[in-house]
Amino acid sequence: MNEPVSLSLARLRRSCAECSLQQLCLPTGMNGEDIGRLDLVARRRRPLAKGETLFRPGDPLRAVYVASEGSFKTIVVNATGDEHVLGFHLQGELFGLDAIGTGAHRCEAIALVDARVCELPFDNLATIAAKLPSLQQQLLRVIGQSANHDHDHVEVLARRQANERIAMFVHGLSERYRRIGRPANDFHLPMSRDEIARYLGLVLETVSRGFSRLHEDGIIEVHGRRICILDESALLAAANGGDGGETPEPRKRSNA
Amino acid sequence: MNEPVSLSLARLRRSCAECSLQQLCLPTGMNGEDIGRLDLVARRRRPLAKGETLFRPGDPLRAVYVASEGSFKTIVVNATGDEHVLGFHLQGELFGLDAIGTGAHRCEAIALVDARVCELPFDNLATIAAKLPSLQQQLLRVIGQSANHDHDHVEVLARRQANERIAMFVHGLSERYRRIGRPANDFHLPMSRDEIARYLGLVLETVSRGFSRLHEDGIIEVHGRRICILDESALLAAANGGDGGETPEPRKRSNA
DNA sequence: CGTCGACTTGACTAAAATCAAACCCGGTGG
DNA sequence: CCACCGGGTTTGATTTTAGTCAAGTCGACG
Repeated sequence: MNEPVSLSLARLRRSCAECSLQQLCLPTGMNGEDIGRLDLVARRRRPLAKGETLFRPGDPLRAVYVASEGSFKTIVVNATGDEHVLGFHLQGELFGLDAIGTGAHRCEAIALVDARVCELPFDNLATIAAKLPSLQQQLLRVIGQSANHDHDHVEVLARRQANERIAMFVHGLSERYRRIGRPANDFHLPMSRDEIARYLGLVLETVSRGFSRLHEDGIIEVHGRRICILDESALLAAANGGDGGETPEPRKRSNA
Repeated sequence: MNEPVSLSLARLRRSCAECSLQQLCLPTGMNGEDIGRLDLVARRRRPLAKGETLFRPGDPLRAVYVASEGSFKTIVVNATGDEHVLGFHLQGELFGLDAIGTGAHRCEAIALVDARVCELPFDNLATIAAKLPSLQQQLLRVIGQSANHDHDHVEVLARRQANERIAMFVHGLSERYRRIGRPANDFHLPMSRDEIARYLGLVLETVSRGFSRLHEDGIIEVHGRRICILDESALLAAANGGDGGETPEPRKRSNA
């Protein structure tokens, strides 16, 4: 608590670099004093085994999380026991914001592989954000970005064909791997076909056929969960309806 | 500026009551001083004609809005000119939060009928929220609720059959009308079949058939955009797959 | 080497989109 | 007053898409 700010700062920078949460931990224009205060946000790492649950619906909002190692899925299970995947969270990505509205989580977060999270206790975060405009700004930005993701997800589910959804999914993952400094054209999927299907609103057979189709078309190489992207622009084209058949006269804006 | 707090307070209470934004303007436990500060959030009303645009993609985040009269839709138009409806915003409901992530709006907001909005300039809001924990709390809560709506929307689009989506939509609207003190079992839809379809990820014919089906089953009365709910519990049942055919063995949770 | 789970592939079916035609209703103008 | 638009809506017939059911195949691991 009484350590000099410089020390905290150095420690924070190191651990945040590992943790990849540049968005929140190392906001631009944050000065030493501010970072010193950020130190008050207790941070500890917790390991989880593959399949282990980090939080479940109804759990009170204690913290938001960053996948510091490994990856996670967030799911909702409806009354009929049917599971839907809301999102996948790769290394360095923030999740757990869903509880902000009600104070309790609405979905369940599960480790896809052996993993590790960095916790940011939310009450500390909120308290400090109140004193620290730049952090408040960052917090709102991060929340907003997560909402943007949801909007994109909605748009995909509402309008895109199965093969487009799959191409978009692969392309999107590729971009995210690039962002965290991993090979963007050769990676391993941390999730099953079934989980991809439940994320894209399809069934697993359709996802499998989609991958096969992309393979046949020479766009990607598939060996189980190992994906190599051979033709990035063709992938992007496929994601926008550019497969085999010609664009079938898109539905125009309503004029109600 | 130098008016006694009590006056501001009275004025605010009156205008907020009209505006129905209880969530943000009249948060529980806000004292007189706090409300006095809230007064600094400039608020003015703006009328819009049916079909008029309030903000469009790329517009900088200036304010968040409450539909103080009439209703709105928010849409995104993709590269092919295809329109998707992200949400409908009835009287008293807050919208425009989509710009928080990037500082610029990503969607377009259009008045469905002649309408009026209450603007809450965002920088003021953020500044004051920083000084006023209870408002910060409310702001986060409202944002979170909007994210929750998106999650629900995603789940509907991913998993529900056309008829279920339509029943859920009608039921959801009914609840929202109840909340704002309007008849919940007899109301007028402010949007066209086409707009409903674009919200639910269907085509207008499918929506029309869905309404007809609910009518045939004696669950609702339909005359164009006028809807009467005859059997609320049957509507809820239809929204959960309880129509004609028996539940076809729901897809269980993945065990990957 | 055999087993199990994840994945792929094929044949068939159900659901919703598409195409196309009528219908209803409020508004306009003869 | 009534005929005639025209948009939004309903309804029908047909096609397309993805889901379902059912075998297989592949690969990891004991």
